[in-house]
Amino acid sequence: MTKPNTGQNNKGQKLDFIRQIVADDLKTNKWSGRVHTRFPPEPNGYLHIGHAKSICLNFGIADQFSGLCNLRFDDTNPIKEEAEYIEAIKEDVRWLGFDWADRLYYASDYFQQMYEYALQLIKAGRAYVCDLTPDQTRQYRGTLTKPGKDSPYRSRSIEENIDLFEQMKAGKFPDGSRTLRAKIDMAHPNLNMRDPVMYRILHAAHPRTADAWCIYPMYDWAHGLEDSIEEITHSICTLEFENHRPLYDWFLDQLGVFHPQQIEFARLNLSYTVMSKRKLLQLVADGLVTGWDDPRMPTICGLRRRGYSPAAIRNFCTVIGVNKFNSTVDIALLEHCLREDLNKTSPRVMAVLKPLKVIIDNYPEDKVEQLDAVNNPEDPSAGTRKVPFSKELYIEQDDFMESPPKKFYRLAPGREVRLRYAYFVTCTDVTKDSNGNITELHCTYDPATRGGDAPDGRKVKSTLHWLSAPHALKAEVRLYDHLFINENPDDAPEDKDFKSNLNPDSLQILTDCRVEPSLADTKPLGRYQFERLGYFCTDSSKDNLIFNRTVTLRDTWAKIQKKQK
RNA sequence: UGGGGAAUGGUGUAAUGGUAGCACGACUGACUCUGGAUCAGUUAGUCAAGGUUCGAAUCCUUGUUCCCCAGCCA
Repeated sequence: MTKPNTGQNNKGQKLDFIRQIVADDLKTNKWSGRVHTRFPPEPNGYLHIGHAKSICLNFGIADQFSGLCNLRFDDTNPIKEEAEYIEAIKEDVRWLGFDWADRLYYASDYFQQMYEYALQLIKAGRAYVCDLTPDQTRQYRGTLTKPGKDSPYRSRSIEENIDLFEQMKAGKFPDGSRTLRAKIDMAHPNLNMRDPVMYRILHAAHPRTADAWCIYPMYDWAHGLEDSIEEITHSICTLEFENHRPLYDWFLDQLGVFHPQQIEFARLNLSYTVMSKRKLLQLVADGLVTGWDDPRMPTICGLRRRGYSPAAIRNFCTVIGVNKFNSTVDIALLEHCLREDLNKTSPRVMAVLKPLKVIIDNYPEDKVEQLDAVNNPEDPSAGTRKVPFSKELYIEQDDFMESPPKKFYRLAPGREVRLRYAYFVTCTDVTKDSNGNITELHCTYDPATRGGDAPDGRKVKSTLHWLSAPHALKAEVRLYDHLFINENPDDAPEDKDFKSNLNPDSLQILTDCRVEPSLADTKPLGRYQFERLGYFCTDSSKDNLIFNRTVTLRDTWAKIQKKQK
C-alpha cells in the first residue's frame, strides 16, 4: 500500500524551507501529487560531506514525501570528467544508504534530444551561431555595470544558423571557433542572460559517448533539459545558481516543455577543513595527504576509511538543517553525531596504545584466566567475550604517574585501581632504566576482587584498561586530528594560502601498540571502541593490523590537563 | 558603481503577527566497573534606527554588513 501524499510531514520533524515548498506543492496539487528530485553530480572528482548534505536532502525529500530521487551524472564536459569517478560516486551514494533503483541517468544520454531542442530554438529565432572568439565574447559581454553589445553574427538567418550548427555538429570547425548562443538581451542586468553560450566545440573523447559528439552543451542549457526530460518536480541546487534561475526558466519556457522548479540552498562549510574540490585536489596532488581517501579528508571515502558510519553522516545532515545563507558548521557537531551513533553500535575492546609493562607479583607464574567482558554496555544483545589475564600485563603509560597531580585518579605508587573486568591491583614498585625512564611497574592483586567487584564494598577512584602481555597482538594505530590548525583554513597571511594552515600534527603513527586477541580476525572497516580511548576502525590496507582513530571519547581528564597548562 | 540573495546566543537552527525554543559547545552537579554513556542544571541571541499594530524575529521604510555573478566550468 502506498502512503497517501497529504503534504503532511510524516516524520514529525520540522520542515526546512525546501520541504515547506514541497509540502505546499503537494497541498495545491501543483505536480499532480508527484515529488521527484535528483542528485546530479559531475563525475570530475570524489564526493565529500558537502555532497552528502545534498544527497540526504534530495533522497530524503523523496523518501519523506513518497516520491522518487534519480542519480544523474551531469557529464557534459569530457575534458574534466572520467569514468573512474562514476563508479566511486555510485559506491559512495550507496554506502550512505540511498537507493536510486533503476533510475541511473546520464546527461550524455540526452545529447541527441538536446541537439533537437537546440534546432527548435534556432527555428524559433531564439538561438544563433556566433563566430566570436572566446576573448571577443568576453569583451562583447560588457561588465557588471556596463551593458554588453550585440555580436555581429546575431542577426544571421535561420537557414544559415541551421546550416552552421549542423556543420558544427559534423566536426567541420576547430575547437573554440564557433558557439551556439541563445538570443536574449545583451543589455540584461543579469550577465547570464547576455546571449549565453549553449554549445561549444570540443573535439574530445567523452567517457560514455566516445567521439560521437564534438559539440557539448553548456550547464545552463543542459541542466534544465535534463530535469525536464526526467520530469523532475523540484530541482535543488546550491546558492551560486540563483543567478542562473532566470535562464533555466527562459530555456524551458521558450521550448514549452515540462518545467521543474529550481530551488537553491546554501553549501555546507565545516570548521577546520576545506570543502572545495579544487583545494581537496591540491592537497592530493601536492602529496599533503595520501589520497582522496586519506582519513583526514572530508571526502566520503576518507570519512569511511576514518571509521565514520553512514548513519552518523546522515544524522549530521538532518541536524544541520537547510538554509539560504552561508554558514560554517562546527566540526564538533559532526563529531557529536559520530560519537552518538558509534556509542550505540560499536563493540568495545581493549587496546593499549603506549604500553607500560606491569608485573603482578602475587599472581601465579603460569596461570591464565579467561575473564568475562561486556561487548557493548549500550546494547545487551551484543553479549560478552572472554579476555585472558596473566601475571604480565600492559597498561597505558598515561594511566600511571609517579607523583600524581590533583585530580589524577589513575595508578600511582601505593594506589589501588581496578583493572576492568579483572582485579583490583595496588602499585608496589616502579622500575626505571639508567635514564630514569619508567620501564616496569610491580603490583599486587586482590584475588577476592575477581571480575572487578570488591566483596567488602570498597571503592577505587578509577578503572583502567589492560592487556595480558603474552596474549596481546601487536598493531599499528594512526591517530588523526583536524587537518587544519585554523578554524577557517582560508584565514591565512597575505602571501600564503590555506596550505600554510595545515596541522603538522594531524597524523601521528604509533607502531608499538597492543590489542586484545579477539581482534585477530578483524575485517577492514570494522568499527570498535577501544575502551577509554576512542573509536577506531580497521584500516583497509590488509598487510598488518592497522587501526585508524575515528574520534576520541569525550575526555574530561584531557580537558583538565589542558586547563592546567 | 549593475543585478541577484541573505542577516536569530560562541556555532547550527526553530518560532509562518501572539510566552524567542531545540541542538552542539562551554560551565556546574548527580551517577558510573570506560574521567565514556546517562541524568539534572547554568550560560548566552532577534544587524541598526524608525514606523504600522493591543502585540513585530516576522509587515513597511531607511541604513549597515555579508555572499554570488563579467568560463566556450559546473
